[in-house]
Amino acid sequence: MAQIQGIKGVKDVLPDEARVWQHIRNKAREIFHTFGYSEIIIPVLESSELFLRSIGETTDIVEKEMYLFDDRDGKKIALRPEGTASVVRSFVEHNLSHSLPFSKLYYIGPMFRRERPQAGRYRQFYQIGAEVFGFASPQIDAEMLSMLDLFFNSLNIKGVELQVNSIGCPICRPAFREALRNFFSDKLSNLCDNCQRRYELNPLRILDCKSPHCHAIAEGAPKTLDYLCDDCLKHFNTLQDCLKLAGVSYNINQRLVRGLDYYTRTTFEFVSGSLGAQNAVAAGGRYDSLVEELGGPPTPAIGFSIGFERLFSNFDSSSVAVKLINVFVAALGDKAQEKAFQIINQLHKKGISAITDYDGGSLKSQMRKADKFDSEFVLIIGDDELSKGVVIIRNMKNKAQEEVPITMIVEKLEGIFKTHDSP
RNA sequence: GUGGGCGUAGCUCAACUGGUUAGAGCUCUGGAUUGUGGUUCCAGAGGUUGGGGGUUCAAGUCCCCUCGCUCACCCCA
Repeated sequence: MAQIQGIKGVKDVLPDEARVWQHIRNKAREIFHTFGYSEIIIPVLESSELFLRSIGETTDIVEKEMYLFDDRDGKKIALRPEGTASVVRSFVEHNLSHSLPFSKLYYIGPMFRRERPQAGRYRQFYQIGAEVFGFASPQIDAEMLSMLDLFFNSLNIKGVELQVNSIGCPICRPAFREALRNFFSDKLSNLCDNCQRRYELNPLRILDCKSPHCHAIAEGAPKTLDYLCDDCLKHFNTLQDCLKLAGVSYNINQRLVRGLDYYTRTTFEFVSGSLGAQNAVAAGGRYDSLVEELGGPPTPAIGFSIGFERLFSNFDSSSVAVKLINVFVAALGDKAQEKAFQIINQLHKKGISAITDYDGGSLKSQMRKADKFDSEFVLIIGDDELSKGVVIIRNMKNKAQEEVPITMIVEKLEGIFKTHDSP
């Protein structure tokens, strides 16, 4: 009972699964690079103030979900709950706007929020995110959505639907907010407790309440798109035109209001039907004033993040090939094991994956282990072979085996794998 | 933070209304030619039934506490 366990909401990703994670990450990198994105590696630790100022002081994330602690010198530190704030901070801190006309950045890494775990939600979870700084045009919005669409298609992810909306800008949103307040003012007592609170704090959020009751009441509520100012409306219409040009299918969801304070205009989510309550695989939006709010020059920006675990659970892992071990060396006896040690050492230097069983054991058991590791070839070295100066090389797929002089074996394998690898 | 469901072997599960030494499949280890794998056959290992307390002649089964997992709410990826 003195067993030490992992922390609640924090998962180990075991090798079989990690291999699939790697595959997905590689695919993301590959596709993002074709769109001109560069990776940015941002810290897991940030000063907690960064998140207060970006995400918003009254959001749940900063109010009750952040992992906070005092550093030894008393500074307030947080484990990052999301990536955008860090990327913006880095963009501003290093004056990236001066070195490039615009920036396309992506990141991959763990985020931390102390919520109660449930399906698709963890306290340490991974996000693949991207941000673009410097473009105000809705074309970049569409390009970004098209990139996500391509990414999901390339992973053969099925059943995700793109929902888009516009929540306006600081010019037109106040009017919409007021319209909502007016609409709900005489229905307040019929709303759930949460929505009554939202009425004061952020009436937009009443729109995406999950209570069927509130949902029904909100049916006749003012629509965000009816309240957009001319510029925001034009932005949204052009976005749709571009999505059509790019062949990206989407639905408008006027109830899609994002929770983070910094969003403006375009918001979007890729939702999956097979994820349970936490159904957003990816989400994001435009945030045209955040860079300036964090001390940078006025810079339009847009970004998204993908919930890695949610993406993973929509992914068919069986399509990822298992990586084989090239060579397993089965050695019988001390002298043979010494030889085995030397051989795999030489193979490693040639880039050929090779392992041996340092515990020895019967040939049968070593063969079984070779099989467990999906080894392509097995080298067998015993007393007979040592006295003849040869090793047996066995092809595990077709069972063909032959004797090769021990001095030639590395060269021989090198030849085999060289021709293997070339197309 | 709130509420529901569930904890039996490494994994997936069984054990009628409480009733003897808690079972099975898969996995694992060994054997079936003294040095040849994945199939098959045989054998073996593996559990203080999450932990603690209580009721009872008797608890995996009932009650309480606790820990953990899980789903949902809040919120969000």
